Amino acid sequence: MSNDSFQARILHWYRLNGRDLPWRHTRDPYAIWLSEVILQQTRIDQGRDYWQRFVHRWPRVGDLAAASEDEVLLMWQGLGYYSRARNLLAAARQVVAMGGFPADFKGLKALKGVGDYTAAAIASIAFGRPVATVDGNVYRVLSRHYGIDTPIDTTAGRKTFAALAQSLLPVDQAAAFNQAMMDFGATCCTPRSPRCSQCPLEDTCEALHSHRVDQLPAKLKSARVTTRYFQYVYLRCDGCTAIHRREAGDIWQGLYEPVLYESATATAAGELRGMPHLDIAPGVGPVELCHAVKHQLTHRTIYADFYLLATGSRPALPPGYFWIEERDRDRYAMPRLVERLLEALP
DNA sequence: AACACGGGGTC
DNA sequence: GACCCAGTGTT
Repeated sequence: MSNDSFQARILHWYRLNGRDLPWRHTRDPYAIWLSEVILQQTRIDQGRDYWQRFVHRWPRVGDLAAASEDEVLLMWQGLGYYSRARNLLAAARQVVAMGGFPADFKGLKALKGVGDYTAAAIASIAFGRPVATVDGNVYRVLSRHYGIDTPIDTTAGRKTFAALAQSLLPVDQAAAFNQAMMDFGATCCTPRSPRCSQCPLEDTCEALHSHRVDQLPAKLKSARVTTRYFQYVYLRCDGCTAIHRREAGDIWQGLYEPVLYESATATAAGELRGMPHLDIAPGVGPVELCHAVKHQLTHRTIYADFYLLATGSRPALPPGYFWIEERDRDRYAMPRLVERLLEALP
């Protein structure tokens, strides 16, 4: 049995194995906040370049606050969970209105898109406040090391692990400890195939001793996947095409896409529904099926058919749609699915 | 408490 | 195919 405390061993491990990440070279709360929001439910490898582009394009919070929502969404394109981008802009404007970043947990949590985790991360890393972060890594490390099988997706679980993390936090090394826990969970105490044989906490790990490593952390419910059927019609008329901005209350709010028809059931390839709404004159041109894809999201499967309709004159558009030059398509943030479909365009 | 919200990596 | 990722907001 080691004589060193859990905290001492985690911190020691971190000094030797901590990751060198670009946002760790600054104490600027703006840069740190940006990294934390980008990394919500997002792997570092996926988010790193986005962070670089954001700080380069908008070096200070005031620069971001002056941007438009379309600009921010365009920069966010491809990252997913687009409410983060909209809340990011709203929070930047909150910060400017307040005259700077709040320096404590409570003030930070009042910012749009900043919840318990992100508020604790910024408070500790940028301001040295003694607040423990609890993310997916922390749940995993603590549930295993202390052999706690309370499901993490329950109120009781969240409360238990938050209290435990807080009780372990060395108040004068909050930033290092929080980041150590996350790095340790991400690279040693991994979800599958953890590196237990090289683990500095092996001798005190409850889960290892009771052979429950692969059962922890416990979770109650698995996400259920539902299916949707999309049919996109890409209009082409004299170098222009028609798109619209997706509204609130559904996936991809604020992003743009071509004319969309959705069906509740599967459609046979080439069986385009919804054309009557487009009010196309007979014989204006052949509708060509360009592409059909299955787009898999975490809790959604989308089957999408992509049609090209070239016309000599502009048909009337459904409400909300407008014409743009085809060459200006990349000025509009679009879902990955749509980007993929557009690549199949002749 | 339950659900919605993306996209990509890994085994 | 299942699970997970530096989670948050709404109902």
